[in-house]
Amino acid sequence: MKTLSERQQLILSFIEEFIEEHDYPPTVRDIQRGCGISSTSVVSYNLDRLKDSGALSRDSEVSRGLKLAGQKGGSSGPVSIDTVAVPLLGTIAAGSPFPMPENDTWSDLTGQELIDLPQAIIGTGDGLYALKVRGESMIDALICDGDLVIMEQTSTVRNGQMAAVRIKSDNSTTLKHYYAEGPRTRLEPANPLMEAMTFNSDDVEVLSRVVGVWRYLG
Amino acid sequence: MKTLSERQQLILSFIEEFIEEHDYPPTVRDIQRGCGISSTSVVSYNLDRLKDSGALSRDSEVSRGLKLAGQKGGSSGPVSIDTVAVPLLGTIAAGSPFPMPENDTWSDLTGQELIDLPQAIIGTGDGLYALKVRGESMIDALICDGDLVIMEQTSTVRNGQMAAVRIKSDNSTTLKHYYAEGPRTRLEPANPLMEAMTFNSDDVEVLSRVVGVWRYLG
DNA sequence: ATAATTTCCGAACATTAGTGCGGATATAAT
DNA sequence: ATTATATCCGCACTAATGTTCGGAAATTAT
Repeated sequence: MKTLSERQQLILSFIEEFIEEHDYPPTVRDIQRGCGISSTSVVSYNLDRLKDSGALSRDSEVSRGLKLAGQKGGSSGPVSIDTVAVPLLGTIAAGSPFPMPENDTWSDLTGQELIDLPQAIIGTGDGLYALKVRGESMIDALICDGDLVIMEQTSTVRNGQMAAVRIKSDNSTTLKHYYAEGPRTRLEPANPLMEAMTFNSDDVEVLSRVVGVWRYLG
Repeated sequence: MKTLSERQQLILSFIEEFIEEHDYPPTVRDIQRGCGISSTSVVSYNLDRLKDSGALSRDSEVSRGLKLAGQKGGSSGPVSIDTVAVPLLGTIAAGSPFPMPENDTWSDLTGQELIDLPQAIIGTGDGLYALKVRGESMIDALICDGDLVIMEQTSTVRNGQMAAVRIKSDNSTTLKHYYAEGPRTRLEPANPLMEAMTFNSDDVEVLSRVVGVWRYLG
């Protein structure tokens, strides 16, 4: 592909900024003024070149009939993609009961705080919710104060996946890697330096699967 | 506020669909045809009413000078918001030299793998890049194999922030919370169970700031 | 019913805006 | 140098597009 001339790059970036500001594309003459070009025909000429190079598409004889190639919401550099919103249900702290989405909770999500996550890494977002971690009680799971844990409500996880599990006899809840091994179930901390523990499978209840952890240190 | 007439609602939804399809707003005559209205003046009239009601804004004497009020996002269900793309520069493993963005690297990001992150939690994304963690060498920083570390290239961090720091005398690089204390600099692991260490400030070089950590266990 | 207000109509009008064309300049290839 | 190619320039032309205006029709208020 041919490289874009300096003027063409200037035009391109001007179009981006213009759309950013007005929400509709510029006219040929807008571009002319904005880029200090002497003639509208030069703008038209370069728009055609940009079209040839695939940088934008152009509807003939249509005012402002421009569409940036990488468009779908906004500018170029920082790409804009779809994300899904996940409700932030609450916080987990040591000892506190593990928050779970309830039937009514799901239908009553209006006004809930929502966390946006990229669809590409999260999927559809069905059944997902988020919890904010309070305190250092989950260091063993390599999760610290302030982390955001993304969970999927499910009672079945595959071996090796991390899940929120409740030990019935203890009435405690932790995040561990889950390994069902027949009558016994092994729970393994994410930290490989820590030791695993095994329980009677009856004694272990899977509450949710851990889909991801987001730690923001901005 | 007055309720919108049937025709005004029709016009409004037509504008939405038109933008969805073309990425630029319709002309008065586009609306006229699309909504089966006999005169352009009627369209103009109702656009003014819609403007009065705040449903849209209108730039006078500008073709396609329309902007929907609720615009900046689009559809309903899964909310769509802006995200920024961050280049995935490489991996970090124990002992391996710490990957850093180089001058040429930044300009040559075409074709680089990009990670999308929500703008709301990341900011503009300027100077950000991502590294994939290999191995368990960063357990002390509560970071494990497979984690994605989001970094900002900077040589100055505030006390308490987490950074990639190089110990010159060791020629080693680690992720630690950074505390400059005059001639000495204290480096504190994220894991509060681990002990901090102090060095001569001359011996410590800040390479990048850790902005976030993303762990995906899908 | 009557008046007031809103909405609609059709047609003309005035800008706005995309396109075409001859020729001038620059840039690259031979 | 000389030819080819790509850009640029200014201007004119035409199509696209927003606006205006008198009056009709519909709706609402009194």
